[in-house]
Order: sequence, then C-alpha cells, then structure tokens
Amino acid sequence: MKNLTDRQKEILNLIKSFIGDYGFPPTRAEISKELGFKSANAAEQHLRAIEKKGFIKILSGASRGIVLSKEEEKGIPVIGLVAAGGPILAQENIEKRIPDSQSLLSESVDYYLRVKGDSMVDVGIFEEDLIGVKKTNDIKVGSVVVARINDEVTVKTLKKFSSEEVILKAENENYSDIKVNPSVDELNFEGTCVGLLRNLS
Amino acid sequence: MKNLTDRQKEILNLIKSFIGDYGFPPTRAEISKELGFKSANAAEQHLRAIEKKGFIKILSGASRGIVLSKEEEKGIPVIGLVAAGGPILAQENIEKRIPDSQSLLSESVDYYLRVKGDSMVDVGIFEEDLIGVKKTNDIKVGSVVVARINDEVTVKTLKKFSSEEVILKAENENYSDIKVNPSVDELNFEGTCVGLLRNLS
DNA sequence: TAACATACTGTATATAATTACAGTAATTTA
DNA sequence: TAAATTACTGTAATTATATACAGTATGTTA
Repeated sequence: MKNLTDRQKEILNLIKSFIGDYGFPPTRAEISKELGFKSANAAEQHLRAIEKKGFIKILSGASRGIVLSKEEEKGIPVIGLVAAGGPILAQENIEKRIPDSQSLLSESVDYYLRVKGDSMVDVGIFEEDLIGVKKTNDIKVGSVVVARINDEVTVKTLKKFSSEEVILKAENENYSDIKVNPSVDELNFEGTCVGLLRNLS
Repeated sequence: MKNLTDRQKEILNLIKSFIGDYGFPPTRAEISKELGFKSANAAEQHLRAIEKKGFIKILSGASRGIVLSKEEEKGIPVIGLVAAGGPILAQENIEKRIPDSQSLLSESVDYYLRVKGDSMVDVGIFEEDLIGVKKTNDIKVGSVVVARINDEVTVKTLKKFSSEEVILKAENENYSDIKVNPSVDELNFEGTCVGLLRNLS
C-alpha cells in the first residue's frame, strides 16, 4: 500500500474525525468547505487518489459512500504466536483486529498479545488471556513487560534493570527468575502491559 | 424515554446494522427497500416517530443524517457499587459506559461489573477487575455467576444448583462456600460472567 | 367518541450529492 | 525532458435524497 501525501493524510484524518463526530462520512462539499477548496471536485480527486492507494473504498452513486478500509478502521491487532526472526507486529502474526475502544483501557494499547503458558498466574494473567501492550521505552521495575530475549517473546514482571543484569520474574512459584546479561544476550523490550482481556464461558 | 413499537425497533436495528455493515446510515429509500415499503415516506415517518421518542436525531437537509442518541450508541454500562434495594442496572449504579466492541469478548456483554474483594483470585479475577456479565437464566454449574442473595450482589462460581440448596464457591482458600436455601433466602441470578477486563499500570 | 398514534401508499419537488469534463500550475518520477 | 502525479478552480449534468402534502386503514388513549 502506497504512502499518502500530507494533503491526502489530512483528508483521511478529516474523514475519520467527521465520522467520529457525526457517525457518517462527509460529502465532497463538506470536505471542501472544511479545507477551503472552492470546488467540490478537489475533494473528489483527492478521494480517488486515496482510494487508488487502498485506504478507502468509494461506493459509486451512494451519498457519503466513503468506506474506510480494514486497516484504516484502526482495529487494534491481536498477536497470537510470534514468528521468529521478525517484528512482533508483522502481518503474519496478526490473528485478527478488535475495535479500538479508547475508554476501555485507560492507557492506549498498541496491540493485544495472547498469553501462552502459566508463568504469570499469581498476578491473575492466565493462558489465552489477551494482554494489552503499549509500545514504550519507558520500562519500569515492577511492571509487567513484554520482552524479547534472543528472539523469543516472553511476558514477565521486570524485577531488576541495570546494564549488567536484567531480571525478569515469573509470577508463579514453579518458575524461577530469568536473568539476562544484556551484553551477552539480545534483549529488547517490546512494551509494557497496560491491561487485560479475558474471554470466559 | 418512551418505548418503541416493534416496527420501530425493527427500523432502529436496521439502522444500527446498516451502520455496522457500511459505516454510514441508510437513506429512507434504502430502509424502505429493506423492509418492503413501497414508499420512502413510510421510512421517513417511522424515523420521525423514533426521533420523537429520543432514540435518534435527524439532521435536516443532510443525506443519511441519522445520528444515534447517546444511549443508543450501545455503550455498555459499567456498574460500580450496587445500591441496595434496586435493580443492578439502575441509573445510579452506572459508573460510566464503554463502547460496545462486539468482537472483543466472544459473547455479548450486557454490563460490566467492578469486582470487589479477593474471593475469586484463584481463577484470576482480582479486585477492581471488570467482569463482563451476560444477563441470562441459563445458569450452569461450574460457571462464574453474578448472584444476589438477600439484596447483596456477589460474584462466585456456581457449584451446586438444586431446589433445596444452592452452593456458591469462592475461588480463594480463605473463603468458605456460601450455601443458600432458595426457599428461605432471596436468591436471584443476575447473569453469567463471560469475560474480563483489567486495567494495569 | 373525538383525538391521536401507528402503519402504511402515492405523488411531487427542492435540494443535496456525485461525478464527468475542461482547464491551470507546480512538483515528482522515469 | 517527457510523462505522470499532485493540487487545485470552475461549470454542469444526472442522480440521490429528504421531505412536504394528500390519502387510507386500524388500533389506542383521553
């Protein structure tokens, strides 16, 4: 999918915020008015360009027939198993997308990660739970983090963080702490856990 | 807010599902076609009636200018403390509403209930977690239920369910089972727990 | 029992909206 | 450097849409 120009991004954002405000997409005239175009055709042509790049679909004949593409619906990706060797958010890792409900979790979530194993049961994180992860470099001791050690992704509590040693704690007495020497092992923090979703029944 | 007639409900549901499918509301003609009206005016008049009852707002002049009212935006209520003596979904109990993200939890949630106490920690339900509750009479032994015993609301696992005795199990070894005789105590099941949300950080 | 609400058909019209065609001009890509 | 893309103005036609007015019929409320 090609990149949008700044102007095109501006128009796409306008469409999204219009939908957020009114519940339906704007007309060409409304877009033009908002951005100061004197001709509705300016909007029309921008829309065609944005459609060509795959960000929207225009339903011909229908008034306000602008449909945001799947990717653009801002669904938050759910990551199942993480394939080795690639970024965690690679397309192949995305199981599905779930709607972005800002007010659901207080901090913004970049993706959900499906929990494997029972190493965090003592803090109520169970297998198959979805943890909401925020990508951040602001990693704090005591918080639950998503770390990648030698290309393996793991969820643990950060217990110690120094240049010589990083300790990741499993919240389950049957597991022992993971001690990592950052100068020897490849260690990356993928983010902090800011929330949890569980499907029961 | 007055109640809608069956036909009006049908039309409101059509509008919601149309928005779900296309991302914008239907026209009068589209509503009429879907429901088999031969005149677009039938839809128009239904819309006016539904607006009068407060479920939608019609923006005059705007095509597809149907806006769902706040209440109708299907925000799911979050219940904090339940005031004694009233229905659990009474206005005074509603802390806030969070957007309905169907695909978030697989079963539909009628409301979220903020968990008080630590009686369910062994199944990973912690204090302040929000459990997604589905109102249902189809209560099953083994599932986590929201029960009301003599006007007190509690979340427990249903262990036994017969006409002589109902046993509600706390999932925490420090708590003992609650045994209720339905013919003596007032026992109501408010619903089944179908999911869980937790805010960390 | 008169007034009102519900649930439509049918016709008509103003206006809202899409969209094609003809240009201009600057910038980017091949 | 020719061709394509971006970023618009301006005009106009067709179609999409909202919406008023005139009816018919049935059920409900005051």
